[in-house]
Amino acid sequence: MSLRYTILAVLLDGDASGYELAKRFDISVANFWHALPQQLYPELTRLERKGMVTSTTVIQEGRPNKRVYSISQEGRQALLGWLRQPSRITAIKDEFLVRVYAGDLLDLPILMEELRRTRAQHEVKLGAYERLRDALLQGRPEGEYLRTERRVGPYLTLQRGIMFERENIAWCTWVEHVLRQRVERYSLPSRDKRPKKPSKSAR
Amino acid sequence: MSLRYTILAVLLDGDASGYELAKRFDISVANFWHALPQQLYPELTRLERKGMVTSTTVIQEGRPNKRVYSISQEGRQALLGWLRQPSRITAIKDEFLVRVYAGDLLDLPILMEELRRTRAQHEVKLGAYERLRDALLQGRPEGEYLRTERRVGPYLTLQRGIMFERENIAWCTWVEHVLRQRVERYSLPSRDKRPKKPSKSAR
DNA sequence: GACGTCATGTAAACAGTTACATGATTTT
DNA sequence: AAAATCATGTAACTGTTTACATGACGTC
Repeated sequence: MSLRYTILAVLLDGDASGYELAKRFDISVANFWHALPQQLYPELTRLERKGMVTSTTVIQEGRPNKRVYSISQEGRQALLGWLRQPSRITAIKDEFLVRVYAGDLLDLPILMEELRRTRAQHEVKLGAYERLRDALLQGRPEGEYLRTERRVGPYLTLQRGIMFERENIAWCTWVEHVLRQRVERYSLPSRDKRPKKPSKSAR
Repeated sequence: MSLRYTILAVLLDGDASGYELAKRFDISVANFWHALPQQLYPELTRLERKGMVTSTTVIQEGRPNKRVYSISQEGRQALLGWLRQPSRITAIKDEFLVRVYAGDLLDLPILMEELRRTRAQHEVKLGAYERLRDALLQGRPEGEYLRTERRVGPYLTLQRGIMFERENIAWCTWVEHVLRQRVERYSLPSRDKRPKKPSKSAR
């Protein structure tokens, strides 16, 4: 059900066609919601049948015509009604963590390589989110932005995404470190009976 | 498809009936995977048909008999094959963030109350994970545990869950703070007529 | 000539949630 | 007496992903 209201929420930022909405999903809410274009088209049709959005066909030259949707007053009311309801708590759902959980079975080089790959992907995402944040702030300091801007929802949620990606990177780095130390133990079997200094707990 | 392999991964920790597996899901992997008992039963049947697990019926007195599953050699091989494949990157998917995104529409007291409720739920989860970590460590310092323990996957992934819950709590606290400051601005309306710097231009 | 963008969809497969169904035993 | 635990499932519904389908225009 949330897809419906996420669409309405994204339409708050301005009218859009299905195609444009799909792209806007990838910037504004990519960070905590994801939807494929194939999901959006039928959902927009349903929303229009229910009167929550209205559409007009925009005739274009040199490219296909498009159907542009606006949130209606009923749509705003429906969104508000949904906003007032309590949310169910989130949890991570992550294949990669399943792999690390059982990873002691796995050849270490493969796991290490996957850690590097995963970390690199999160670094790319972090970079994208940080550029987005800079675009929102437009050089203003955060404190001022948060005090004066009319809508702060997009910034607040973007910040959650930034935190999440930073934590992913930090965790991958930590796990790489832990595993590297464990390999050293095995590949240099003798020569280290020395009790190492407490070693940092990376947090 | 990942549910299948998550089940196999959890069976690495020891044999279990469907019912026991469901409970074990809520402690060992709750942190990055979730499944209802109704999903487990048919999946276990499928896994047995494919030879990845074997089962024996355990007759009990004073309570219903149960069907206890073990991971088979084929199951281990299948799991290993899956482990070697690259993972797709995770993303948060969170209804509550959708609500905060559009939250500028919402009555502030409702949003604030939801923030408190959400934070409290994450605090409960964090507490549970931290107790679990203590149970794994059994008083040993982390560094020692990570150097000497045979399987570290469960600890490493648990740590990711702890980080996630801490970040959720920190984020809720921050948003509460930001919003409280914004209300103060509105509820003390006069006393600031000073023309602010140019402020926002076009997006 | 190949690839990417613009634009909208349908169909099938897969995954997850909610509701229904049963029934004995144990704990509060 | 009510609620929770033990134990296993089926059925219906909802949501998500993958594959298929079309076709013009612009860029490398």
